[in-house]
Amino acid sequence: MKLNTKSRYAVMALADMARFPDNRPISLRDISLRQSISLLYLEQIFLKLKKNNLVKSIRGINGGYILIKNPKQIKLSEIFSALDENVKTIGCKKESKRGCNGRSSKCITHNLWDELDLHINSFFENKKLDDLIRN
Amino acid sequence: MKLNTKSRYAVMALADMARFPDNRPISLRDISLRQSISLLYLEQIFLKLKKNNLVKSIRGINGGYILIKNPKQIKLSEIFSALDENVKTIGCKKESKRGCNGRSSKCITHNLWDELDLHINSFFENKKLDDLIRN
DNA sequence: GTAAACTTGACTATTTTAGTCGGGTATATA
DNA sequence: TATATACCCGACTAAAATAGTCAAGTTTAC
Repeated sequence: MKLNTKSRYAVMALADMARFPDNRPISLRDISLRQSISLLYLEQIFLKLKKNNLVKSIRGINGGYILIKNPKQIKLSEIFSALDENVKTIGCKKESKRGCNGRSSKCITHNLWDELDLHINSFFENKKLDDLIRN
Repeated sequence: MKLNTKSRYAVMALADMARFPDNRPISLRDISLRQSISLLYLEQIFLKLKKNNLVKSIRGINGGYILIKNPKQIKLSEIFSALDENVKTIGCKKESKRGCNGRSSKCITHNLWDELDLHINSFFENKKLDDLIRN
């Protein structure tokens, strides 16, 4: 079980931004240098963050990205869903309306994974970006 | 984020066994048929479960596997560790004693992932095999 | 006008996953 | 004692996911 790097880097990059309360644009180049994340990869990540209204962009020289919301209000769950990270740990191999694993009924572990999902999602629902930067 | 099939099938197979309180050996063939899991794959899984003392085996005709402990005592965390499933969601890319990501200090998200680990592990520590079969 | 910085889709090497395969060994029962 | 059933075990592999890179832009401050 693990989260992919896109999600982890997204959190890392946004936390980096959150440390600067003035809302001047922050360039990906700076984030890249500070956090040791590939610039090209960050670009990919920020496109998604932008599409999902977590950041806005300023083009041109001295441009960069700005957090749209206050870090106190940004849930980690929002970040993950922006990156299509399925925080669903996984249900069953072939889950349909009828059942699991090609069967006609729910498998014996079905409820377990549902319960785990709730457990993990509530963690990410309650954790805000701001929580990461006060250490 | 997801658990691999080996772990999921292991839980499924052991839960299947736990439904039969008499301790007669249960063949992988039966589990395979009941749970729609490949027999060859189950063999791989059960070798690990055996090495880690979760089940014992009876060879020969009418043989099979028997749960060593009472399902009320078998934590899901034991099952995962038997399969070397790293329930560690992931720390940092390159984590060393000195820091993360090739840096000399811990990264900004380091504590977050540690905390998440604790959260998930406590879920699996508290969940017993027996909990799955009373629905 | 030009350099810094965002925009976008396509591409790719590597790793992981989810198994299969082949060739065993042990033992209950006929 | 033959044999079928079931466990044992390492090696292999196709397919998918991951973790990026690349190329070719566009926008705007200075």
